[in-house]
This record gives sequence, C-alpha cells and structure tokens, in this order.
Amino acid sequence: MLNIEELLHNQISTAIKAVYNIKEVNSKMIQIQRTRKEFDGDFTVVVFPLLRLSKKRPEQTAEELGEYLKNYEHIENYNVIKGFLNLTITKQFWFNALQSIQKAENFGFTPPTADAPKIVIEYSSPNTNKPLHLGHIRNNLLGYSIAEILKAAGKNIVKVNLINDRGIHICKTMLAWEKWGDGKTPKDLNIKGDHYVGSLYVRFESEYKKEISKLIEEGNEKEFAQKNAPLMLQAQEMLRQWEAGNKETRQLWEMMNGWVYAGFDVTYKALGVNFDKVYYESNTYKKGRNVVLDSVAHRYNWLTQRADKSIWADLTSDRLDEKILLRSDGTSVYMTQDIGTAIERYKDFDFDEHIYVVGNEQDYHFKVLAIVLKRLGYDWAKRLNHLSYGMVELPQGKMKSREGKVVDADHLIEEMIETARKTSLELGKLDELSNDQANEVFRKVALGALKYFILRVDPKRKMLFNPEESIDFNGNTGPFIQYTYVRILSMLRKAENETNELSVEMFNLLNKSELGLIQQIYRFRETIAEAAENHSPATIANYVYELTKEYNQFYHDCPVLKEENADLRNFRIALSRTCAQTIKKATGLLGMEVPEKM
RNA sequence: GGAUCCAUAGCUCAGCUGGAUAGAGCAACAGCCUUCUAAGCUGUAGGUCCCAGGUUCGAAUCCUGGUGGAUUCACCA
Repeated sequence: MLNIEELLHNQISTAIKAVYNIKEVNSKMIQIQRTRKEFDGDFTVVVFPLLRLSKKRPEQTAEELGEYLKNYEHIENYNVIKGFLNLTITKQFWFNALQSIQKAENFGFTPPTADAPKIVIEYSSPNTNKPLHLGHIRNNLLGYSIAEILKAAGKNIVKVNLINDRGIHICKTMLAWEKWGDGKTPKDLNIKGDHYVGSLYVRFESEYKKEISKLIEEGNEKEFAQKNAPLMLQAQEMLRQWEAGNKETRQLWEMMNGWVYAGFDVTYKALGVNFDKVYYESNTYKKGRNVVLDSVAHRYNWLTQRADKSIWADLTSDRLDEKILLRSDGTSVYMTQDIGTAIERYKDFDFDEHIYVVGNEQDYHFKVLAIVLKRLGYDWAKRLNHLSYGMVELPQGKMKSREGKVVDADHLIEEMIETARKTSLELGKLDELSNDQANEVFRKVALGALKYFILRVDPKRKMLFNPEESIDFNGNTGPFIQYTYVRILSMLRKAENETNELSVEMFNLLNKSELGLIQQIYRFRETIAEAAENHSPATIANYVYELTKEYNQFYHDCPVLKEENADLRNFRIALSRTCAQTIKKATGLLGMEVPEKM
C-alpha cells in the first residue's frame, strides 16, 4: 500500500514544477502535515517556503497550487487559509486503505529479513544482592518494549541480560549468610530467594555501620574505620578466596546465586520480559583485564601505567577526565568489565547496533566506554548506543535501597493486582467468569496499568511515582485502552452473519468519525517506524491512546449492530475489528496484554 | 568548579524534530445509563510554554547567556 503523504509529496512537487515552470524542487521545501482539527481537510501544505519559487503572495500561491492539485485522483477538494493549503483526501482513498489494511498479512509490521540490521539490546542487568525495584521495572519495560518495536520495524533483535554476579557486594551477602543465616534457605523461610539475599545484604550493611561507629568512637578516622572494619576485611578476604577459586567459597556463591536467579525468574515472568541470552560477569570479567594489559604494550600515548602499577586512560583530549582501568592490585573495575563484555558481544553477534538500556546516572560511563573502545581500535564502538532513561522518583524523593526507601517490584505488582481486583468486583462485570479466568483479567489489567503508566512518558525524562495516586484506572491509562478493546470484542461476539466482503459502493456514506478512525489506524505503520527510530515506546503509547479515543468517538457517534443499512453495518463491524486488532498489536509492542472481558 | 540531562495548566504528562488560536488525563464544576460494557461520553474552568537576548515570514521547538532542579566527574558497581 502506498503512503498517502509520499503520494502527495510527489504530486505537490509536480504541481510546483508545472505551475511555476521550475525544473528542480528541493524536497525540504515541501512541508506536509496533518490538518489541525479546527480546520477543514486532512493534510496541510505550508506554502511559506515555496514563496521564493512562486514569487507571489502566500494566499495566491496556495490557491494556484490547490487549483492544480484538485485534479489529482486522491484529492477531493482544497481550501486556503492564510499561507496554508488544506487538502481533503477522497473518501474512496480511505475506504480502499482500510481494505488493504484488512487484507495485509500483518499491517504495520515489517517482517525481518536475514540481512536486516542486527541489534543487540542489553537491559535489566541486575545486581544479585538486591531484589528488583521500581527503577528496574522501568528498565525492564523499556528494554522489552524497544526490542518489540524494533522487531516490528523489521530489525533482527537479540535481547541480552548481563548479571553482575561477582564482586565485593556479593561477598558481603555471602558473609552475612555465614554469620547470621543460621543455615537457612529461602525454602526453609518460605520467601523468594532474591528477597532473602537482599535482606542479608541489608543486614551486612547495618552491622558494618555499627563496626564503623565503634572504631570511630575509639578514636579512628572515618576513612580508616571504613577500610578496617572487621566485616569489610573479611568480605575482602572472601573476594580473594573467590578469585582464587576456593572450592567452598565458590559453592556457597553458586548456591546463593541460584536462590537469587530463581527469585528473579519469578519477577521477570510476572513482568512478561525475557532474554535470548544471559551473560554473567563472572565469565567475562577477565577478558577486559587482558585487553587492557595487552593494550598497554601497544604504547598508546593516552594509556599509561603508573608507578603503583595502576593503569589509566587519559581522555582529556576528548574533554573528559582520566579514568582508571586497572587497579594497582591488578583487579578490574566496572569499566574494564564492560570493555571485555562489549568485545565478547561483538564476537558473538557481529551487531550493527548495540543498545544499553541503563539509567542516566551512567551517561558518563557509557561515553567513556565508547571512546576507550574506539581508541583501542575497535571501529564498531560507534555502534554502541546508550539508551539513557531518567530515574523514577517517589514523592519523598529519590529511592534509596540502603534506607529501605524503595518500591519493591514484587510487592508493587501484588498491590496493583489487588487494586484491579477490587475495582473489577465493584463494577461486577465478571460474574460469569471462573475464578481462574477472573484472576487472569485482574493480572492483565493491573500490569497493563503499570506498564502503560511507565512507558507513556519519554524515557529520558525522570518520572514521579506516587504509590497512592499514580496508578489510575480512568482516563489516559492502560485499563482505558484495554476497556476500549474489550467493548469492541463484546460487540463482535454479538455480530451475526458478518461478512468480510465490503460493498465497494458505500464509501460515500462514510462520516467524519469513521474517516478519523481509519486515518488513525492508517498511521500505525509510520508510528512504528518513528518509535523505532527514536527508541521510544512513549510514541506507541501516545498512538494507541489516540486510537482508542478515536474509537470511543466513533462508538459514541455511530451505531454498529443497530445500523439498519446492511452495507454500513458490515463496514462498521469490519472497522471495529480492524481497530481491535490494531489496539492489540500496539499494546503488544508495549508488552501489554489485552483481556477479552473486563 | 567542569560535563550531561530536565523545566509546558493546581498535579501527572503529550506536543509529529520550525508552522495556524499550545493539547490530553487527573483533581473541580455542570450534564449523559429502558439504547452495541458508564473503567465510557459531552461541556465549563484552568497557560508569562523558567527568564533575557538572537536567528526566521513564523520559535514551546533552533542558537547564546542566565536561573532553578537532577545526575556525574572514585583504586564503588
């Protein structure tokens, strides 16, 4: 199906050439936009940029072009207001467009081909010492949704997760378990493994704090106390044991990581996200260190080893600071690990683009990562792309895990489901459903509300989350969209003898709300392209909200099943069905599910 | 102090990459269920698009300089 805006663009170009006797027209001069609601027409040509060619007043230029264009088969008529030429597209065009959409295999989606760009998306990337919280929810939903959107735009997608499963923080929780765990497993205590481990980490931190205070009371400096508290020394010893491959340490580590992964899996499943491949830092952290060590031998002038053996990258010529890559004791820092992981990834997938979905507090880190890799001679470093998103803040301010000021992901999901249950039961529309079916509806509505709430805002902006007020079920929300879908399905169930064949003769009957709805459905494909281009689920969220509003308008204005003209009735049923399918596909791009009843 | 990001209605957010009189939802107020699911629809009210310059026929949008907020610049991850 041809794109109407492209068709118009070409026609306008032809018109300018013909009317003003010009050979070439710069395509940037031709500006087409949707006509604003308060004016008549579907598309508007802004003629101001064309005045240089026409050498006439705006109104006259618009008038002359309109006269020429009205002979074009898809243009019904035109009107001119100031420097704006409003074009009305024929009803027949929109009618045919709807028919093509219905016939299309999977309208809006571009099937990926083998040679389409390959994009690796890393998201989630949790630490194994904390359960997932609200910030991770934004990360996971963004990562998953962007992957779906890029897939729909015809890209080959690999979703990967990188688990930070080594380092001093892991040793802290291991030590805590040895000291205070009493040999208990999550199963013994009947709690999720990630929550159990998270609580051990918190325990460590509070005991560690006590030791620090005590040392300071005994007259030590703060810094000395932090470095020499017995718990810290023991944790560091444990890290050395781990690095040395001590069997007992490794076993404990594997057991506790197993608890955490089991817990994460439950949360991931609840959120509906998944991965094609999971990387563990414990497998890749040495890689980066070797790369850095090898590179020092190359004698890059920006890479230097100091007297204490630590290795530094001097990035001041890129207007950044000096960055440490290897500590004086030879161990690697976060940056070093990411260097190794990136190289590994490139070997694994030979990607055209690599997207890191990581919060904006790491903007600097990813800027440095790309520069260092480029300087090390990896040309593909320019394909690394940091999708930086803003933090989720609470009314009290930033979330702080150490102070317990977090919104736990599992807890939040449970609460949302409970709210959805209450709301549903009050409305009492699910009486004929079994318990299991009803629970499925509650779950879909709850997660739909959460996902839509988070994804509708531009990723790069920070967002405010008020647990009491944020999750609404009315207005511009996930449930509003789901509800529109449910009403359509309910209607379609009642529609009997529906035919898929539409009478070709009836397009003149179409009214404004029907045309508006067709046009919004028609925009789905270009919206996917735009969302993919901008890596922005918010674009899809806004689109589907507009679509449902458009449908509600239509639903309000036009009887469907009660329409007496059979051609028109069939048309409206078909239009409703196509709209429902589009809602389902669009919400699917956000990771939302739509219930059949609610 | 340097760098990056943000600032739009009382609140939460859109604003199609420079176009017409800046839009939604929530909250407030007034209506619409004997009618395809009222988690819906219609209306009223609500704005110095942070400020000041600049570019342009035209700026919430681009540039410069301020102001306010967030993040970051660790031998933390």
